[in-house]
Amino acid sequence: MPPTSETLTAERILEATEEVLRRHGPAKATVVDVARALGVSHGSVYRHFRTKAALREAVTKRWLDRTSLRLAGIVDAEDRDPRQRLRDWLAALFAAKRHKAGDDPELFATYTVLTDELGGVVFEHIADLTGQLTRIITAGAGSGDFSVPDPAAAARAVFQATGRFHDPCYAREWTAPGIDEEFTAVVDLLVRGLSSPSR
Amino acid sequence: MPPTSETLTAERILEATEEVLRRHGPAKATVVDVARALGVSHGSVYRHFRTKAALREAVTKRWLDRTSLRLAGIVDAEDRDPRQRLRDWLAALFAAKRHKAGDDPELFATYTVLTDELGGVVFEHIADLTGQLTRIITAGAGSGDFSVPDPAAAARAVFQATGRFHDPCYAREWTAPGIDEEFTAVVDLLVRGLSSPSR
DNA sequence: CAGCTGACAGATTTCAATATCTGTCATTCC
DNA sequence: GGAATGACAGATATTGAAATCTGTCAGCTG
Repeated sequence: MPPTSETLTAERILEATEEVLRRHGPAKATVVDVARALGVSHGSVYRHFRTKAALREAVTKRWLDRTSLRLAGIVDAEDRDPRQRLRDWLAALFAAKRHKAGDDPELFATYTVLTDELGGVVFEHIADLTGQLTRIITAGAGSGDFSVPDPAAAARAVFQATGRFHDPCYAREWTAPGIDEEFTAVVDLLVRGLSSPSR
Repeated sequence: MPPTSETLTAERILEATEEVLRRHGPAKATVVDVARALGVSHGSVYRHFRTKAALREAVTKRWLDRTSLRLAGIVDAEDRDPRQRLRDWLAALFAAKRHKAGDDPELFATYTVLTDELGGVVFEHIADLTGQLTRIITAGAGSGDFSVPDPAAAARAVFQATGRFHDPCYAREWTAPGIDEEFTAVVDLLVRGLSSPSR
């Protein structure tokens, strides 16, 4: 909180921004506040981020990327069979989102507001995640575990069909009793669909 | 719009309420406005609906029930095979929601606001719809088209997995290009999952 | 001279005064 | 006497004046 007299970097600004967001919510996350938290004038922040929107975008991207990175590990665990890898990946996605929503609901709500201001960043994040899914499904198609003509299309379908377990608009239902059974039921159905041998 | 001097009934109040909502949106839908539209004093409205919330609830229920009713026809079309009936039903649900959202976006937005104020009414509506789905899936299980141990659980899974195509929180994506292909991909996957013979 | 500052114009947000609404009920009307 | 009214108290929403914020830039500072 004291104006650490290191040089002002984009990274330090992003850290301060996240801290301000955590404390005050999305409405109060003004550029002036961020500058105040860093002990600099707001003009300096504009040297690193052209607009307030760019700053919000960068901090949101950082937040989303942390999730992508966690999941990337599962994609490459090539010792497990693709069916199990798919289940693991989806379960990890659900767990990650649920944690973010549960541990710091304020910050999660904040980012939920930010994400639906910022179409582009979210679009890329989803493309990233469905890309990971595509790799798992392609592996399964190669090994004969899955029978799908178009792994990328299948990946999008799986991602969309599990939206209830990762889309922020359902966050308030993630603590409902029975949600884990619902998750398992949906995933089972999808895995069976992907595995089904007949065309 | 003149104060039709018929007696004041709950039904007439609901009609007027929907009209006011359509014209002014959810914020401006005051009891006073509804009364004004009917040419009566607002005290009279309170004779039929104990609170403003009860009025909003009743008008919302009416709106949701119109959708349920349309779909009920498909459930009982027992001449078609269950797989096709399931596809038809899901397509009809998507079409119905998409129409409501597209034809009168104002009114749809209004009801979207109302529905997430009113948990209970929506819960019942969803129970009604998954009930219809359960009947189709049960029929399919009986005929051997579907292999599911618990049709009701499968119905909930199918309903949740298709949320992207009926949940209002996705309404803005219903006009995106490629949405029909996405719908077909998800439904195909689910139908294959339900049909899969292995355990 | 590269990085920072702070004053500024125009846009946005806050806040308190004002107006409107909700829900009740004693009274009026047919 | 059953249905409707309209005045009322407390809660909620609207409004516009004042405060704050965004984004720029000429000038300071090291």
